[in-house]
Amino acid sequence: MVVKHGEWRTMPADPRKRLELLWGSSTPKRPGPRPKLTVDQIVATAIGIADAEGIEAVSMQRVATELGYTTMSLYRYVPSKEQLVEVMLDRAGEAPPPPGDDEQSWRSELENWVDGVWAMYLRHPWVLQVPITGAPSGPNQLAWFDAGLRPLVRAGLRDGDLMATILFLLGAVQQLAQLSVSMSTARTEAGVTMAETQAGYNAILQEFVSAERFPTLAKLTSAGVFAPTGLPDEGLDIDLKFGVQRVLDGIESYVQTGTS
Amino acid sequence: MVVKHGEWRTMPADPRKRLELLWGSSTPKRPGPRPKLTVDQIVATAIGIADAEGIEAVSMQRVATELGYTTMSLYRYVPSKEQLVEVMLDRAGEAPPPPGDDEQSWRSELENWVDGVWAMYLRHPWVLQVPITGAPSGPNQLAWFDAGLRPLVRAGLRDGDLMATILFLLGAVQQLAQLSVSMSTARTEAGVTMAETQAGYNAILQEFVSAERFPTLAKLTSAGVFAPTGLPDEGLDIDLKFGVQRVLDGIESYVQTGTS
DNA sequence: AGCTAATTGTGTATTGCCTACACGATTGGT
DNA sequence: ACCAATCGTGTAGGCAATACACAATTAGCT
Repeated sequence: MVVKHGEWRTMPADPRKRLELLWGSSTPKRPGPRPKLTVDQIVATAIGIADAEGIEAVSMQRVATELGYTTMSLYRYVPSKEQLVEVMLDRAGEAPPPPGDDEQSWRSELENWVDGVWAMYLRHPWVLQVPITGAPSGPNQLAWFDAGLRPLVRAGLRDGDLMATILFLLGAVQQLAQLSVSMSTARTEAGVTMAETQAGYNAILQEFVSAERFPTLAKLTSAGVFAPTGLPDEGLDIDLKFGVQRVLDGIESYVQTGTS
Repeated sequence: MVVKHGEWRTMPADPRKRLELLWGSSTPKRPGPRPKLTVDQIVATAIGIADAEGIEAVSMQRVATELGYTTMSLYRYVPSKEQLVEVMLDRAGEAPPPPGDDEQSWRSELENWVDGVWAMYLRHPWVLQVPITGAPSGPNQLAWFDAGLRPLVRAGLRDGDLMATILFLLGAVQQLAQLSVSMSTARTEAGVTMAETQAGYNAILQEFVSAERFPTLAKLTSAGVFAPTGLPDEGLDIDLKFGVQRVLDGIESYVQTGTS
């Protein structure tokens, strides 16, 4: 249906099939040899490779070889690499921790949720490198969503504001995690220490950030905000926590006053 | 220096070269034929393709053909595709609107900044699909940074909190824009209207979201939060505005009370 | 003016990737 | 026992990034 430059493109995947793949469907008995592989095996192997060597190391050949089969055999289970990745994304999200008791405040429950999401992205950094294809529809994705919505409901947010808030929070976490991971891997690949990286970045800023062109940034640079801190980690999680606290404060006052 | 599975990988790019490419450096007179192309031409062409057909349509061949040159000729100007994309990212960020007068409040200045970032991402959706490689170091990226920091300084935030806040906000904007764009393009590719997409998503949720597994989500679904609204646009920008307001409120109270 | 050496655009070739297609082997249902 | 669907595989096509060598070009020095 979709034509690009006169050439045929693969049809957009049948949404029904996509969901079957994501949620796993019971296949009725059919003739033919029994499958020796499973989608789960393939996905697990692919995730293993991605965890260890990054998403760019995941190719159909590589996954198949790792499993001891031919490249094409995978296509009996997965219609395309794109859809394999889609399933990988959901599976990598594991399951969020169980709801837990209602004893803790909604604030700390949400803080834990954020920490959980953050930790998950650090466990599977490649997840952040995969371009988003649409609204989340896998079971684990939805589970995380659900887990995040719960404390917000307890906080007293209205139905219409729930999605906005959770998407906003999730977005901030994802982007900060992505930045953190990318800086970390860039550092590792260059074989440089944290202090050196920061020093290098600081030097860049010193060189190019003139006070006329970037007044505020220049002030910060000379104030030493980007100077090497000596901390072992880059501490973007601290930045995240700060932002989350502001949001939580904002929600609290919003619920109390009811003002937009 | 970096070996993967016994094979050589390309050396991490010399940071000096990367910056020269990003900031543009004056080349001293050298022997040899005069270059007929410029980096700017190449980048502009590549951005044009990306704007029109998405980042996946940008290949060295494609860019070269568009310019009327051979594929390999581009490598005289750009060391690798990766670095070409890096420059594209910065150039696509254009320049943020000038600081403007100090008459408006820091809140509305920051709101405008958010709107500006949002609009930029909708103009160049492919920017969000490119995996981040490190901390921003291009001139336009830094300019946006600077523009966002200014109102925060006026708000009274401490130096150490400035970066955290702007990164947090930027992250949320980026991720929401990415989601918005991806839903929009997915819809276009499928040739479906907005209402149909939403109806489809609603149906998915109806089918798979059981109250036992996703209690909160199920409640929202049956409350009709995901039901087709009939709005022409998906309205994620409204969700964004809500989140931004909460953050601004949070910042305000933080500055006033000084509590963490 | 002539020589040298660097630089440009190009052609060729390598490697790796995704995936369409056809073929023989396998197996459930009738 | 047969039929037809399904499995794993081999082959092959198309595209992408990029290393390398070669001829043409040109600035600066003699």
